[in-house]
Amino acid sequence: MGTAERRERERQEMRQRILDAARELLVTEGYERMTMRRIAEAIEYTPTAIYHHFQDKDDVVLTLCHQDFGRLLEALQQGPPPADPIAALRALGLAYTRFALEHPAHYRFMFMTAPKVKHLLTDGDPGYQAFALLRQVVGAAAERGLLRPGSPDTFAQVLWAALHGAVALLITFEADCFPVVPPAPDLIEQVVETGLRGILATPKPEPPAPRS
Amino acid sequence: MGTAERRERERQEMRQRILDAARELLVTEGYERMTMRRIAEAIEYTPTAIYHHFQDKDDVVLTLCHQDFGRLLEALQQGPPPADPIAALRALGLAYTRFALEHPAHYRFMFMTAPKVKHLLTDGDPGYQAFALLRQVVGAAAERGLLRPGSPDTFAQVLWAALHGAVALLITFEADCFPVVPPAPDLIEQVVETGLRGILATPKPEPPAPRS
DNA sequence: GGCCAATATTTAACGTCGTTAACTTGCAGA
DNA sequence: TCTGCAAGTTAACGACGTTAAATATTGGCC
Repeated sequence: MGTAERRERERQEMRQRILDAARELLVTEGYERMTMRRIAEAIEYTPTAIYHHFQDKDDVVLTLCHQDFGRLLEALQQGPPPADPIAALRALGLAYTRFALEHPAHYRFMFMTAPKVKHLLTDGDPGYQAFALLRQVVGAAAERGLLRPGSPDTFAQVLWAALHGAVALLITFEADCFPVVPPAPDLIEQVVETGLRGILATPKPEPPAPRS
Repeated sequence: MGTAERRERERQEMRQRILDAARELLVTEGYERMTMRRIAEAIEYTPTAIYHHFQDKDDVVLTLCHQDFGRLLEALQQGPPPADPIAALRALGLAYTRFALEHPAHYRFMFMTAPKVKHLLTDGDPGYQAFALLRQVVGAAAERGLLRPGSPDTFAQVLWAALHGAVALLITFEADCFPVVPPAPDLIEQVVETGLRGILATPKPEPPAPRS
């Protein structure tokens, strides 16, 4: 009776073996050199075997990214409830950029290459959920009158764009290829601070009108 | 006598014919589908002929990008001298993003793919010059005490990161692939304004100490 | 135990790509 | 006229993602 379950389990193990080999190659060599043939060689199978578990190469990479981004998202979501929304935004930005710089190939595939698959759109997508989280924290800050007038959705997108720009440049250009004036962590911090400063209400101590 | 010159001229014409065919393919089909074989077909030559004029595919694309970015840079540099540095920064940002969105494939190759060739580093590179221009205008703003304390070089890089992030996201994701809350031009404008706001001195009307 | 069907895996191949070596052709200079 | 270089072509290599067809493996059923 348990045979069907065992078969399914073995199938999942095979899937995971493929994903692990793919991750290793993706992380160490990048997307282009992560080859179906080399994945197969690593797990001692034939390239075509992979196609019985994944539709194509991008399906492999996308599954991988979802798995690994999912871990980031869990870490973000089970953080402390945002007592201070501004501090929460800062922490969110730093966690996001940190993950991106630690997983450049993942990040590149998810956010820097034209998506053949329309990810990001569905609610289950970790990228979508991460942005939803950002939007939510920005909304909380707005509700407390901490932000200048404007749409929280737009603010969230502006913040995301700034973070993305910084990590994208750092991922794309080697340190010796462009004069990154401050070292990477300082640049990131400056981007976060500048983005927040651009969003915050003017530091006048009297908030205009507490709503509701 | 003039034969050497004629040969050289014909050589340059051939080079330009290759570049034009390559540009057409790059713009309409993207980097991946811009193929040496298809370039050759377009100009009615054999693929190998191209290698007598360019080292490899990336040499073709890089030359193309330098040509076309060069035009942007000329436009930027011969703009009016920056009476108001802040207005100049705004104009610079809008021109940069406009060019990027009008030449997505160029932009992607120059700033979103790992450079096998170490461009950006040399002074002659248009990308480098564009950044130098940005840095210069930021420096002018700083000298007039318009900015909050901090390194102008860092500010320039923060601004660049924000602009880059916005256009990179817009280039990567189709409009229907992610909920871009404001339409693209408004998002760009918000990014520029937010970046400036994050850089400016607090809007108190009395500047602390006019220097010199 | 022995057949059947489904599932897992491999073999072989297709068409594409960037690139290179070796060959042919045409033409300027001595 | 001969020589030599440069432009261009032919043919091929090795790699890639992917597919169709053949083969091995395995569990369910009589």
